[in-house]
Amino acid sequence: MKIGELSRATGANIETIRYYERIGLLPAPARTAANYRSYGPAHRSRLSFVRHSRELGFTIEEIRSLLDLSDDPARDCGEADRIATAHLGQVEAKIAQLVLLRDELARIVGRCRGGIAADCRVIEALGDHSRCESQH
Amino acid sequence: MKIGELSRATGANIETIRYYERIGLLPAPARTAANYRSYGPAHRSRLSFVRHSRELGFTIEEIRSLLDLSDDPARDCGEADRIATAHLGQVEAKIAQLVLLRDELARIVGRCRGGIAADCRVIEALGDHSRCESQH
DNA sequence: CTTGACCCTGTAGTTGCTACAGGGTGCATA
DNA sequence: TATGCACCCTGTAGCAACTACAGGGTCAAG
Ligand SMILES: [Zn+2]
Ligand SMILES: [Zn+2]
Ligand SMILES: [Zn+2]
Ligand SMILES: [Zn+2]
Repeated sequence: MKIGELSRATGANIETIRYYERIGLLPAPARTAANYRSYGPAHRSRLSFVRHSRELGFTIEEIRSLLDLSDDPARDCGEADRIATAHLGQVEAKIAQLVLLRDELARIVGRCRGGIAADCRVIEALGDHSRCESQH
Repeated sequence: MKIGELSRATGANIETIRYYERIGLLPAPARTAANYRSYGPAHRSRLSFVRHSRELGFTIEEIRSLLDLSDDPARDCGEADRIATAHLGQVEAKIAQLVLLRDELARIVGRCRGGIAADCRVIEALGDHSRCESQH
């Protein structure tokens, strides 16, 4: 299959597929006589793995480690679990931080009563963290 | 005050301060005889505004609009309110998305029972979105 | 008189793509 | 046969918001 078909099959953008090849995340495929990339089912499933992992927020380097692991099926899967658990922890930390942020923003936004910029509580609050009720 | 003092006073990195000047977010300050940047209280409060807004997740372009507004105190503050409200909406959307992600990751991580990579449910789940219970 | 802490400019790197520019290929239609 | 169009190629530059040098200048203390 050509790159356009692979793109439609996996939802990955064509430029992104070439990018993954360039950084060594996907192996360089065979070429046709016209120098077009020619992919098989193994490329397709590897790319699906990459895209799905990206959608779940894993970084390219984490995905590289996960792929190394699945390329060597005899290895212990502890590292995969460790990477996924660490990532889950990061997502939870990010959520906690965004919740603080949201609450602070909601307080700030709620203070505007309209009028001129000189009297605006939103602008005032943005200039002075000591009015905040949380850390961020 | 010199750039190092301003940096300590606001928590902004020195390189970041020069970067803000370069992109026109902070005005170019006066220079000493030795060509050192020399800042006053107005610079300091403007930079505090910028850093605080960045900590609250506003983009540079949003901050530019907010600064324009506070530079012109007679203007109506409706736009500041609009920017902050829109940003609050984005934070809420991001939280909702991360919560879905977290739940999916927790499901995936919980499936690993140890063993070899070939049998790992984590690696399997990463390769196949149809095993997911939510969109992302 | 030299050491160390500062400051300067300009450029390149980071992450994960995305968007061209400027070309080649392959097939259907007028 | 021409020609239009969709598709493919390489290589480079751009995005956000910084951060990290390299290679220099300035200044006060010991
Ligand atoms: Zn207001
Ligand atoms: Zn604050
Ligand atoms: Zn496992
Ligand atoms: Zn999924």
